[in-house]
Amino acid sequence: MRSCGVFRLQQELVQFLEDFASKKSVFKNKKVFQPSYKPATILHRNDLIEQMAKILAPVLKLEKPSNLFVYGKTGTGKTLSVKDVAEGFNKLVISKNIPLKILYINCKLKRISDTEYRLIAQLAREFGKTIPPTGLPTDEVYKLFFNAVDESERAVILVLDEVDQLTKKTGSELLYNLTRINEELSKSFVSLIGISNDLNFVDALDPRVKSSLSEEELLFPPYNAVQIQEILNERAKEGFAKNKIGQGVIEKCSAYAAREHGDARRALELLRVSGELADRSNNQKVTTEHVDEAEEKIDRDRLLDAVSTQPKQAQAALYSIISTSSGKQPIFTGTVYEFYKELCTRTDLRPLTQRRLSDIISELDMLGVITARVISKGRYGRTREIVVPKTLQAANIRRILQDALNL
DNA sequence: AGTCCACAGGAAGGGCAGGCGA
DNA sequence: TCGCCTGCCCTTCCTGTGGACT
Repeated sequence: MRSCGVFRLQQELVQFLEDFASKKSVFKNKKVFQPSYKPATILHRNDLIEQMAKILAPVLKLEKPSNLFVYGKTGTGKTLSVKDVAEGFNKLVISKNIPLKILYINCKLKRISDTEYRLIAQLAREFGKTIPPTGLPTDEVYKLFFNAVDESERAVILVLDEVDQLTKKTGSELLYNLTRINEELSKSFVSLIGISNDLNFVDALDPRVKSSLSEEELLFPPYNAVQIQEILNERAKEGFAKNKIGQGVIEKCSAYAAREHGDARRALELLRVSGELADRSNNQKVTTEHVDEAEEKIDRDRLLDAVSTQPKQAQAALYSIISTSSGKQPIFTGTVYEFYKELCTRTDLRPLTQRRLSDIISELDMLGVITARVISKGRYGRTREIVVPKTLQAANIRRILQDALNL
């Protein structure tokens, strides 16, 4: 009996896969919509790319260019443009045999470059050194890196993407050390390019680092709706099959993205998910309804994903918050902690201190799951006012957390 | 003007896992 | 195996604070 059931299931699966494979997709080349995809031409960024190339040009004569700081909100083409310039230089490096090495590091990548040690170790590895993931003293790793760079006469351009994430976690010590690197080198030199989403990042820096890192600055302004539309049109031509995009779809995607500070990445994601939804519902064309649906789906998925990948303690904290919040009245740290302690005894979870829970609450706030702001209730103390946003699908999230916490 | 609440949030340090060389 | 190093998560201890109340 059982094997018969399995057989039927398998048959259905094969049928499904066959259908899927033979089904016409609205996409022609989906890769076009990946964030890492580099289009042949980068629209609306010519000036900035040119400026960047000019700033870095001395490197071709083995003169040290100024350090450069690139900033602008997410999806304004910073990384893309820097990579484009780097590619241009790399072509020359090969054809003219220039001893130039351009390193790109994303400081946000977990477990690779989110601490001082890891980042420097990663850099040293780029120069062919083997560094253990942990174990060595940090100054030892610095030494290894410096020696590796200085092995021969050469120029190095170090691109630190999302550099603001780095100082958030490790302080500005690392950046300070990097800006001083040339004092340790005799044969080579290193120029830094910092990329940041945080517009106030430089101002918050240690003045010594600030003056050094931002010898030159480039601001990437947000795209406007028309520009995003052109970018989407360009990608859609490559990514979608002919006549698969309905009236107003591109316009709607651009409008949504422009509303959120001109984020082209988000616009592209929206377009891609709209296409996927059209495929899934067997539609021949992407419609504006798919865009609306996609917008909702993206938000939902992001949040649910963030919640389900949280550590147990953070999940317990969130569960406590959702459970104590009655909807209308805001709740406070103390109330949440009481519930949380009780929850811990129910679930055999080791209760953390209120101090720690307080940090977890502010982490959840930063994640965007809840809003928590510090308020004063006068005579009744100072605390955090925690609000579960109406848009949060509290019931859904509660269910996920119940599963995760075995409730 | 002073008090006092209920925390926020900084600093220091403990304990752990993971890795190294000797 | 041992001593030493790291990052990470956490506790303990502490000082700071906005504004209602007196």
